[in-house]
Amino acid sequence: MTYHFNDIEAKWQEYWAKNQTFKAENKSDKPKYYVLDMFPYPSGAGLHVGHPLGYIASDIYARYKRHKGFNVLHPQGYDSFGLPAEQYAIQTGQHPAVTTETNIATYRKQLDKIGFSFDWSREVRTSSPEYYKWTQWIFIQLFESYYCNDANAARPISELIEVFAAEGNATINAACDDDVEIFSAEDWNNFSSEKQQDILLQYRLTYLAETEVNWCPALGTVLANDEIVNGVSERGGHPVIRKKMTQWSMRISAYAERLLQGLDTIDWTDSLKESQRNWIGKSVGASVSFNVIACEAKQSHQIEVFTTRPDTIFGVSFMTLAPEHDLVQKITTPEQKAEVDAYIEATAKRSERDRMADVKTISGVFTGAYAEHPFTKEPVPIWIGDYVLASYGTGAVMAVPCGDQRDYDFAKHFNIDIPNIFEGVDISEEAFADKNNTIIANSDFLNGMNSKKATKRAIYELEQIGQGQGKTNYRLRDAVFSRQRYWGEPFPVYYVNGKPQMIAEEYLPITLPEVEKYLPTETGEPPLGRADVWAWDTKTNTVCHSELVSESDGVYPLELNTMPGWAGSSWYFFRYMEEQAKRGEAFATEDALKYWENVDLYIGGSEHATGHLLYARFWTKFLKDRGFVGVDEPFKKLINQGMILGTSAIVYRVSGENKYVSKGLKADYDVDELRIDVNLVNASDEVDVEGLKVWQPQFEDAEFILEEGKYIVGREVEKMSKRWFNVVNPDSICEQYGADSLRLYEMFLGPLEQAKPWNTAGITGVHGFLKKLWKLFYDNNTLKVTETEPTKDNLKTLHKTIKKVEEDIENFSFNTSVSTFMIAVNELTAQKCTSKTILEQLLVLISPYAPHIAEELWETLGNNESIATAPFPEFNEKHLVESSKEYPISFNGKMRFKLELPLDLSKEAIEKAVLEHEKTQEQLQGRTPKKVIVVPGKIVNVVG
RNA sequence: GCAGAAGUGGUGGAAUUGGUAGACACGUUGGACUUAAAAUCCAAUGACCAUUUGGUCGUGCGGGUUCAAGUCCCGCCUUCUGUACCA
Repeated sequence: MTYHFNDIEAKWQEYWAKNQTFKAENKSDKPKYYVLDMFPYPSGAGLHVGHPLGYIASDIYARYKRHKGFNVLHPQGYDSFGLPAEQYAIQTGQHPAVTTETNIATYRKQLDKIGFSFDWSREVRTSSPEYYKWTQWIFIQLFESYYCNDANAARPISELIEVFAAEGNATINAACDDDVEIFSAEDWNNFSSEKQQDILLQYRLTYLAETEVNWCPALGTVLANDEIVNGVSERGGHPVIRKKMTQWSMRISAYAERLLQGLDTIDWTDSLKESQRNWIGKSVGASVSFNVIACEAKQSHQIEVFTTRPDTIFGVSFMTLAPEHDLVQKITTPEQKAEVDAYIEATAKRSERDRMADVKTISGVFTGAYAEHPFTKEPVPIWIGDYVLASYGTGAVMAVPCGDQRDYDFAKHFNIDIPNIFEGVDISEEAFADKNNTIIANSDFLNGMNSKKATKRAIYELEQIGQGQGKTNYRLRDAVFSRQRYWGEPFPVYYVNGKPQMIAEEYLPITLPEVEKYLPTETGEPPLGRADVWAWDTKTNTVCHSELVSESDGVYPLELNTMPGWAGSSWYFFRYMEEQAKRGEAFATEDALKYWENVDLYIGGSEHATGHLLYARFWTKFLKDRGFVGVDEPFKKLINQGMILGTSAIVYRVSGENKYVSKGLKADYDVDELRIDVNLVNASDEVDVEGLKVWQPQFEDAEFILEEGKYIVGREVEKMSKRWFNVVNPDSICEQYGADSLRLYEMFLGPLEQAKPWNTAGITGVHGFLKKLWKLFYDNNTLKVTETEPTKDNLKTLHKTIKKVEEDIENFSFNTSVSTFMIAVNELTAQKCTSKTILEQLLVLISPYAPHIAEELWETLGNNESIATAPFPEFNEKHLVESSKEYPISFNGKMRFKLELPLDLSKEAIEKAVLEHEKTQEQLQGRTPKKVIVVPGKIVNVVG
């Protein structure tokens, strides 16, 4: 029997599918363990060898946990709404559902070939109506909730309405918009229904609001920041402007503090937690209001600012507003109006990213207005400048040039005063921002204090005069939840008099309507504006023809936006907990949620640090608040896998000629570098020239200048991508070497978290290992395993391996266990081990990594049940006990020779044995050692 | 600028608490088997010198602690990743 991996792998993949070997049970006596991979988007390009890296790691862990006696949930599914399918639909007219279906089929086929132990009975797809019904349901729950700061949790909006009706909103401590007006119970009860709805919208956890977005008029859509380059759209180069649009938003900012605190309770990498902390961006300081000095007939205004340095308030010499600030129009003097308007127009043309990237250019305009310093009552000039961002804090700053470099630069540029309020500090060259070594001066009641004390006192004094208070600010902004796209979840929302209404739960899901084109309408509405059947009939509670919209008939327009990509991925991990049969009842039943709790191990890329991973935590906390789930955090432990990079192959074309020179000869020519398909190059960097000639027409008639009869390519490590022709496909690897080889090799490449280049050449090493493993069992065609008693050496090798592999898996150090297996097989081969006891246990150790070969040989040994749940071998220390040790003997720290000594020897006896040894005398050459360090069981070091 | 991670042979990488640096592979070289190739097996393989036994240098760079440093401390350099006028 030879190792026919293709047959073996196909056989076991079929067996697992047929016997549902990896189906998780929702009722079990075993402890539970939930292993999850980050949700894949099924792209048309399919998988390359980089994608399965994390899946292999999580699969090894899941299989290991089954051997350890756990009931393991290891599901997989598809984040199947998304842009690429829609872009493709726009170009070809094909329905995104069709291309998505095809892509999923390809994806599944590729995944199946690698032998993952997924429980496919629990698959989910975000784009299927039975799934997005519950995404819509969660959206409604968010709409029906507000965030109570006293309870520090989300509460039903009905509770808020009760309070409004009984005592107004003055006593309410809730997360809400900044501009909520104060009203009494009487006011509330007299408000019109529309007015009440508007007010509630200012408290709801998902709300409609005017938001600044990047609008591209030519494309008729909102663009994300990364779709804009140098102020124009990435596609087509059309101008982009900043525009206010009414959009659904998620009040994630209400959860800022809990999202921050929760990080301390979860086992994630420091870098990831740090990313989230930065993103949340907590800063503690004060809010201060400055009165604008009323000039002429103008009414009085106040400017609210946030500052982390209230201790420097006497250093204020001007104020700066963001150009978009509401007050700008109101306070600008007639003389300055033209200049201010021109400046605002110029900044509106630049995207926020552009403004942020360009830090060096200082620009701004004086508004002509002045504010009054709260303590000195001195006039403070008010400027506008684009270094102040409208989206952070209040969009206005009190500028303290002596203590902040940006304010300093601005003041220098426009010749504004820079008063010094720090004792003994020179500010002639730059601002002094060191908070910890500051003594405040020239500051009235703050003189002589350090920063901490002065901050406290300043806040106290501001409170006394009613012009400020201590405040904590977060950088985290509410998340825009509307997309002007077709291929996403429709909102379960219709509009009566422009006010959003939720569709009742029993009529969900609201399914995506058909459209004849996937583009925005001529009037700039999102693609759903093209749907003929897209209105809500409140009498029949059905979606009906859009032409029927009529208030008197109770037929209303439906929302035209769809939800963003992160909607479906923010709760999918809960859906997997529920078995297919019960998924109609709820997003997951209470029993299922109670049993599985949350994800024990989550593996995926770090690119989701501030997107998916933050939103999923937000929704989980919300669902917990409202009693729908029992856990506060979705992912207990998270590991980021590193990227697998491609090794591009480069050929050298002689400039201006159709002639290519081999790498070793390129120095003699003036050459251009061109990348060619890596699949045309062998392990020794030699090109298959004939293959190259048919690959692309430009090579067909080309002349190749060889070295020693070969064309050698150059190599470059870069991202695996179609445009570099360096993509390696897992299917071809499986065909050539088998899935077990692929799995082992991906792990063998290096530490999981680290980025590393792929080089197919090295796979022969692990493939050879599998063949050697096979040969431990088979001698040509005869099974050579016997019932013989294991030898001492056999047991030593086995138990050493058990110990190491178990430690490695627990530490996610999968690369080192592959080496350990190689060592074990090499040793057992050398020992001519045929003992069934030993080899059987070895198979269980290897089976998480190379499950197909393990199953096959396990069956060969007479087992009728799958190896998947065979107990993991028990490590026994006694097999590793040694009686002697080969001591390294060093002289002044350098190892010179080795000496075998019994382990029970005393320190003195070891020292004596070493010093008596002839080689020691040789080393010392007559000198007397000053000192001899003996570490029993480890090392001897002779000093002198 | 800030934050995080990492720098070890020709290559991927080991060295878990300071204790034999380079495990395990790839590649390369030589050999066995073969008409030949593939496959397989054996040997060598950090650099330099001597080539017999050995010696010197070596974990990004410069210092330090220690009997002993890839590992700990101080100061730099480089690369990657994230983030960026956050008041």
